[in-house]
Amino acid sequence: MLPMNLELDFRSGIPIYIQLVERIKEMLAAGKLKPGDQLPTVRALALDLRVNFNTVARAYRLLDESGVISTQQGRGTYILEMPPPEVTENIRQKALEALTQRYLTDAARLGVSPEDLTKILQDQAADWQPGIDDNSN
Amino acid sequence: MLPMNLELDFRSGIPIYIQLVERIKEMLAAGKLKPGDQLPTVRALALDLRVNFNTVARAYRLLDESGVISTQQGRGTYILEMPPPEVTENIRQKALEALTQRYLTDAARLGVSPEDLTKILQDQAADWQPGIDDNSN
DNA sequence: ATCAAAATTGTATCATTGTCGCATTGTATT
DNA sequence: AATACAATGCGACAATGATACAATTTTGAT
Repeated sequence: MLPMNLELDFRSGIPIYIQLVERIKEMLAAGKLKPGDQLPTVRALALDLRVNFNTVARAYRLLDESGVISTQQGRGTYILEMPPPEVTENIRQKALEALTQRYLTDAARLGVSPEDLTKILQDQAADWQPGIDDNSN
Repeated sequence: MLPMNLELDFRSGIPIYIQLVERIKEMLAAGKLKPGDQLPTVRALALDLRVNFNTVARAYRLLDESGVISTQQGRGTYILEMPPPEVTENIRQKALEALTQRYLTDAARLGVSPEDLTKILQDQAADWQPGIDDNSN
């Protein structure tokens, strides 16, 4: 089962199940999830995220209804083989927007203004290489 | 749930919700409340104090806005973790770097170069306001 | 290989918790 | 007295949690 490095913001006021839907769509658009992949069970993911499994189930149901995943009682939930083609690019755009949105709000919580943030990004983007995901803290 | 030995003065002319904010801040300063502690539910505390639960909710909302507690619909309200000021700045820097790092790599996975990304950020930062995490899809 | 019991998975229903909009009350200002 | 405004109460609502249930797979005995 996939580890699902997912992070939630319990203070944002955005419902957990909405956050879950967004994150999973992002991961799909980003290729972190591929068609056929099995998602964690509602209970496993809920345990991992310290959330009630009904909340995860709700997110899965929404994703199922939008045709992104397939949830099957007694079996599990899987990424669909045909992530709606016309949707894919749409998802990519939205994912990118969401990514930026999250970046802005997270930074805002750290007390950084959008203006300063663009500078910071420029600096850090200058010496950036595809491989360096250090996270050494 | 904590017993919250709280006493209110209904004749003082000071609004209940203000008194509540003060008492809770005091208890926190006095160590009677610790980070992570769950406060009584708005209804439980309201019942205990013979007050309407909206009044308690109002006090909780103020405390939430000042970053003292975190209220989460459907879950409860909790005292926030508050790292000492010295470490805060250091943590802040590291968090900011990590944030930017994640932004860059995630975007790269979406096929966006650092250069394009800075443009995107600038655009989206232009019309950005603290509250708007729309999620309208 | 078969079949039934147990375990695992998602589903459904209801309780609990905080939020929101508006009504009511009380107090001060004119 | 009339009006305005802040504080509080009321009722409906959305998000999350708890519990029981149904569908499917897995396991184990025969």
